[in-house]
Amino acid sequence: MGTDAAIEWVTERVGAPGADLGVAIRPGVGLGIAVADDVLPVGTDDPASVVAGIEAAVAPRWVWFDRPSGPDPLAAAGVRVARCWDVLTVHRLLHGRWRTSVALVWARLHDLAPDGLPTMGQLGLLDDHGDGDGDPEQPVRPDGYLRPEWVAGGWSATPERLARWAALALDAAARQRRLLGLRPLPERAHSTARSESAAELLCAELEVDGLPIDTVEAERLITEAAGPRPRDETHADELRRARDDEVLAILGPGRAVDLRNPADVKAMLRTVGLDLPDTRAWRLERHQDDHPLVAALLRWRKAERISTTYGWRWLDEHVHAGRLRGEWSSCDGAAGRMTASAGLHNLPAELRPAVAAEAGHVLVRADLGQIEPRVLAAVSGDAALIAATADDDLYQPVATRLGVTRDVAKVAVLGAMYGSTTGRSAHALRGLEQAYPTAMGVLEAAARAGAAGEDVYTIGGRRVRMWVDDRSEEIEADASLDRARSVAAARGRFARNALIQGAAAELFKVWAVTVRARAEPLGARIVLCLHDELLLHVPDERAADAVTLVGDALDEAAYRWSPARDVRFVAEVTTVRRWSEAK
DNA sequence: ATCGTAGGCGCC
DNA sequence: AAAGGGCGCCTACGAT
Repeated sequence: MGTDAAIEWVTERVGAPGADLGVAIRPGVGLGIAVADDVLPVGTDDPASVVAGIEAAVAPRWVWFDRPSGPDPLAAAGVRVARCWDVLTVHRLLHGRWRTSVALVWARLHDLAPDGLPTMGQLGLLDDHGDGDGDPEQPVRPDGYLRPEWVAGGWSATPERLARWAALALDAAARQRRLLGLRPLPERAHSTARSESAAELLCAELEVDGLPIDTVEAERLITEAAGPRPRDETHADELRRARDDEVLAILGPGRAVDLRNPADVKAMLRTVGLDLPDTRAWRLERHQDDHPLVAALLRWRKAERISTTYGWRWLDEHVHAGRLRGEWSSCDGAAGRMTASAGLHNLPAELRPAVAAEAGHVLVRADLGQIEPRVLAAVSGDAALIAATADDDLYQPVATRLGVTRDVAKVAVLGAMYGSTTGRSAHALRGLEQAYPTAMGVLEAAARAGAAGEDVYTIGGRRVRMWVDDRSEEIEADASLDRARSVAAARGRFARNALIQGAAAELFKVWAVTVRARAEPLGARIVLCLHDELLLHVPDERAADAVTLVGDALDEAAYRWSPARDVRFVAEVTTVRRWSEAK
């Protein structure tokens, strides 16, 4: 079966763009395609080109179980499909938590007990071979579970298996659609499933493309912060000791303190008259003037952070040919924010000048302004807070309404969303409850549910699980009422925040995937997603177009996502050569 | 030896 | 201003 024949086969069966098309891909083997009750195995060395052809012809919604680990074959081949349905991603939306598997998802969709999941057995010899298991060429066992040998990789052994696997993904997606229509999920959960799936496409591309890095500048900055590149292990030890000695010298000779051991550091601080509950930086900062040791320790920590986490090893491991690459996930296991490894989400400010556009390109940086309070206005529908979003600076009208300064208003609003209970914001919180009862009521209700151990749902329908694990049950059963209260309070804060953080993540992803789609014709690529910030790598001559596009995409995303029509979202968009130039 | 946890800190 | 929610990643340490 050649590429053209496969395209024709699909075109005959797929009518409208966006219609479901099951697919399973294995480079070197081929791909399997599934439409309703029909499957097509395609043996080919180059499955990506078949996908590209079908995409151009009918633009289906590609349905698959998950994204393979490692470089995504489509993204690596430069095939940018528009739509997909990622079964594992939708599962995470429906059930919360991150850890899952194709076998588990299948079992749950078929009402099979998760703890009855069959295992491969050692070397696959013990299980999965008896006659009771049925035909080994069929992916589903007579008892309804997926065949472990298939789950472990057998699904991609032949084009025929790929085709059967694609049919299963199609079936799983149909079952998920039914679940998405059930209470307590909102109607918009269907569209959340689609945007969250599209975010997986973006993640695959972010992994393959990487973030452009000026390696020379990166080396200069690392040298500045952590010293020269060590020649060998011995040299590295010397440099380490030299760093330590700058702090230890202040203590005087003969004092052996392990600066990497917090208990040791605590004891060291006690000898100079500082008895602190812990040695965290924000606590130490208050005592900078009490003893020169404190300032030296803080300086040491900063240098140590760069050299251990973002130093030479980090550079060698994650930056290749001018690109920083890490693994991307479209959602975490909590409220659903994107995650990234390799320092992509926590690169220290000092190193950000190294993030630079390549020759002939610029970076377009777009930052959502005050996203969380605006999202709170949207999800609660609080008319007064919605009115405040009309202002470029939302905190200003809030401050006026409460009769407090802008700073106090900001702390109070953030405190309400994070569950802060003490300090100056506590008083202003009363004012917020008076002025914005609907918004505060929504947060309060979430906190109560969370404290009681009940799951909550984001506006987009993501289930946020409250962790009621063995340990917290143990603590609750414990006689210590204080501990039980503090666990409940922590759950309350988590739920309160997850409602906002999760909703903001949903809006952000709708924005990001909209930009992804619209930016393609410009030759522009998203190279970084950072919770409320997008970084695009854009050919020089399309910079102005990209700036316009990003703003328009936010309006489009807000329209599609926002449950309240009048909430205003704003983005600051700048064109720069280096990431650090913005702001 | 290998694993999970805690303290710590980078970013949002 | 206070020290809250999330993540990844480092080290040391205690359990297995």
